[in-house]
Amino acid sequence: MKGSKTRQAANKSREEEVNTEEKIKNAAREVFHKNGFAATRTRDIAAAAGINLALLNYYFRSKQKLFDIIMLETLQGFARSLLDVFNEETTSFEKKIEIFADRHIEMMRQHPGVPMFILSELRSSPESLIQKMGVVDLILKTEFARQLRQGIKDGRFAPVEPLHVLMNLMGMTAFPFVARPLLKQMGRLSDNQYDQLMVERKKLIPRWLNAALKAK
Amino acid sequence: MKGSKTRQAANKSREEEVNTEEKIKNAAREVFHKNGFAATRTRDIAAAAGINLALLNYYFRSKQKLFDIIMLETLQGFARSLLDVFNEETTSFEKKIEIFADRHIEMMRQHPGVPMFILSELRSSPESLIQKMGVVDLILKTEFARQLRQGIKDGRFAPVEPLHVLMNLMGMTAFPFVARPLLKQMGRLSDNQYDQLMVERKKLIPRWLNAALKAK
DNA sequence: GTCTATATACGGATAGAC
DNA sequence: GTCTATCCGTATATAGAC
Repeated sequence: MKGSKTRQAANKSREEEVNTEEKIKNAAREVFHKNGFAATRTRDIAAAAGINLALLNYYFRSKQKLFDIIMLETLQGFARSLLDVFNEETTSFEKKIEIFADRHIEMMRQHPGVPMFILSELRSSPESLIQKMGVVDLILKTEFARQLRQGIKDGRFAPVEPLHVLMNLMGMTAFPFVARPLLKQMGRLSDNQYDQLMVERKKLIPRWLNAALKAK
Repeated sequence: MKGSKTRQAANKSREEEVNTEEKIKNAAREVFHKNGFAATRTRDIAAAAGINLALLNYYFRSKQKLFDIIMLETLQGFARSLLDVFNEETTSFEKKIEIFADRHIEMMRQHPGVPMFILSELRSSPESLIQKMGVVDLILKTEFARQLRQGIKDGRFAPVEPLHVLMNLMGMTAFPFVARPLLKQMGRLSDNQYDQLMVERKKLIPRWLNAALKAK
C-alpha cells in the first residue's frame, strides 16, 4: 500500500524538510519523545507537522502504527551506536568506557527526551517488544564484557557481577537525563549550567567507574 | 464538603481495608504508579477498588484531583524519608551513604513502580509542581552536603560538584529500578535473581561511591 | 453512600470533495 | 495528496433513584 510511493529518500539530506511522510515522522518523533504514547494526541502531531490530521492516517494508517515505527527507529538508533563501542576489538576496556561515556552523553545532550521516552514506554510494553530488537540480549556477550571478566580474573578488578557494572555505567550517564527536572531543581541550575555538568561528566564518569572497579 | 465525614482514620491500622475513601486511594495509588496519569482510566481504579465509577467522582470530584493527591503523597513520602537521613546530625558522611543506599533501595524494592512514576510524571509537569513540595530545594543545604564540602576542603575527597555526587548516588540506586525491564532482559534474569542484585547493591554502592570520591 | 443510567467531551479514524 | 466535515468509540463526569 505504501510501496507505491516514489522513493526519493536517497538524497533527502539535501533538502530542508523533505516530503510529507518525513515531515510527519519528524513531528511524531518530537511529540512522542516529549510526551509518550498515551499523552500524545494525533492532532498535536499533525499540528507540529503543519499538515492536516487526515493526512497522518493516510500515510500511517493509525497512531499505533506510527508510534511503532518511531519507537523501533529510536531504540535501534540508540542501541546500535552503543553496542558498536562495546564490540570494538582493538580498544582496551578502559578506553571503551571513555568512548561510551562520551558518545552516550553526547547523544543524550542532542536528544534529551529519548532516555525517558524509551524507559517509560518499556515499562508498560510486553517483554516481547524488548526482545524484538534482539540487540539487547547481546550486551553481556560483547568484547566489553569479556574484557571485564578477564580483568577480574587477572586481579586488576575486584570480583563483581558484570550487570552491576552496566547498571553503574548507565545509571551514571543516563539518570541525570531521566531525572533532569528533579536534579535541576535540587541544584537550582539554569539549563546552561545543567548542560555544563553533563559535559563535565563525560570525563569524570570513566574516572569514577575505574576507581569503583578497583575498590576493596 | 468532605470535612463532614467521620474521622475514623486514627485507628485505621487495625482494619483490613478501612473506609471507601481509603479503598479508592489505595486502588488509585496502585494503578497510577503502574501506568501513569495519561494511561490510567478511572474505570480501572474503580474496578481495582471494588466500587462503582460514580463513587470515585463523589469522593474526589475528578481524576485530576485524585491524581494530585496521590502524586503529592508519593512525592513527600519518598523525599521525606531520604531527607531525614541527610539531615541527621550525628552520623558521619560515610555512614549516611550506607543508610541512604540501604533505605532507598529497600523502599524501592517494596514499591518498584514509584521511581518511574515520579520521574515520568515530572517530565511533563510544570516546574511549579516540583517547587510545591519545597523539600527538593533543601537537599544541597543538608548536613550531608556540608560534610561533603568539608571532606573536600580537608583533602579527604577529590574536588567535585556536590550535585555530581548526588547524581551518582541516586543514579546507582534508582536507575536499576527505572530501567528494570531493559536491564533484566540484558542479564537474562528472573524476577528473583534481579531482586537479589538489588539487595547486593545496598552494600556495594557505598563502597563504590567512596572509592569514586577519592579518585584522582 | 452507593448504585444505574446518561450526558458530555474528547480523540482516533474515515468519507468524500477538490 | 491534501483538505473539511463528520462519524464513532471510549472515558470522564453528572443526574437521579434507592
